[in-house]
Amino acid sequence: MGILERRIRQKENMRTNILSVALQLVKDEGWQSLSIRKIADAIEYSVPVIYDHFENKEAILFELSLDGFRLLERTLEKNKKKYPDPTDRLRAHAESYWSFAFKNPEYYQLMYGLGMPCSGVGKIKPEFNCFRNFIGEAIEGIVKEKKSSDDETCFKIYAFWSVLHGLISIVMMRCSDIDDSTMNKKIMDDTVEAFIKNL
Amino acid sequence: MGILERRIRQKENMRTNILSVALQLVKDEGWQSLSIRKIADAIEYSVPVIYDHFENKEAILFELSLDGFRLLERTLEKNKKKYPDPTDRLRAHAESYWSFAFKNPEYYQLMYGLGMPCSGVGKIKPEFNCFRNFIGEAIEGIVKEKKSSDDETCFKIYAFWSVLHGLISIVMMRCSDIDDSTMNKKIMDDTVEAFIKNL
DNA sequence: TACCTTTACTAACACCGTTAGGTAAACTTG
DNA sequence: CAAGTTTACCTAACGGTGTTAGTAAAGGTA
Repeated sequence: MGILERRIRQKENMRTNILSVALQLVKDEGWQSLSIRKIADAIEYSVPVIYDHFENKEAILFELSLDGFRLLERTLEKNKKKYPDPTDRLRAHAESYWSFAFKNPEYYQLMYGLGMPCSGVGKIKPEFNCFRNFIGEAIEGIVKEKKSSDDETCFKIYAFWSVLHGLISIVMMRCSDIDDSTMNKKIMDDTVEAFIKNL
Repeated sequence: MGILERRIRQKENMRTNILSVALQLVKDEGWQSLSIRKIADAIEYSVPVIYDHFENKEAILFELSLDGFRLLERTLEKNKKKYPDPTDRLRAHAESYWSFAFKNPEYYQLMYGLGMPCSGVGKIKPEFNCFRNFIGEAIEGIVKEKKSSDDETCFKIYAFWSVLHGLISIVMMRCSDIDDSTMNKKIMDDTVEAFIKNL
């Protein structure tokens, strides 16, 4: 009785097809111009078919942002295995975060609400805290012999995350408005080093 | 011959009326739901009238974002006069930046492209660099006896700006996704102090 | 008064997200 | 195999968006 399974598989295929087509459209034309009708066109089905697989456009964006978080998590996981020294690990996490953002700007923008509404605000807690947890683990590893208070560690984690996210956001959204060509990855590397030195 | 002047005055009034009505609509309902038709409704004129005063919707958003930058600049200017000590001044700038963001979230979101496309990218250099220049002046005042290189000073400026912008962005966009109630102004205050100590 | 410029309007175009309703094919059951 | 049911898919519409062409009226000028 493989009939039901084939149907489920077909339904699954349609779903992933919609998502991959949507992502491609976004990569080509940006979030602004993504529309249900364009997705329908690209998958060569009529518009209402999409609503058989997703509740609405927001649900598609939400699913794509989850993909983004998962993709980021995979690289951070690799760092965790590759770098036993917490300082090296923290450097690697920062590097991965930065390069994830600029290799996948569509994902980063969707995940952090740059240039478009965040999707799934409030429903996405574990994924959203993923990066914070990875750098938190590394920072705790670095400062553990310094007997810092939990509060101190906590704000160091947020400070680290924030400086990365802030740099990325400014460069990504307003790069052409900054009259300073040194606003690039070197700024981040230097900032990360200064941060580590003062942990 | 006050006729021409009255007309210019009336045209000016209409323009500012459109802008203030648009800002009010945004404060009430958010950027997402702002539309030309709602503006037309609120000023009690038909839609095309708006296009006599602004090229398109983007131009209205651009003008509003300029208002935002000007409002921020005024508070920073006050700090410059009030605090002769550069360290106090830097603290005050950070405080002003944070409180500007959360007292005027609509402006901040528009200025930095949070949750909606930035308007006027590339046309807004001087205004956009305003905050960087204010904190740059203060930081240079603090580190001047330490004979830091220009590069070092420059990346400290961006690091300071980034950590503020990053914190604000995360709290503003994803506050409900952070499972940590300590993510608040105290984090910023502590981070600012740590930053100043290590300048 | 005749003319011209400005002001404002209605109505349309081409999109958008979303959904109601219908048809024809595919499958299930007797 | 025939009848009934479920599924897949479509067309067409609703109400919304930004934008603009064309037009009528009002105001000022000669």
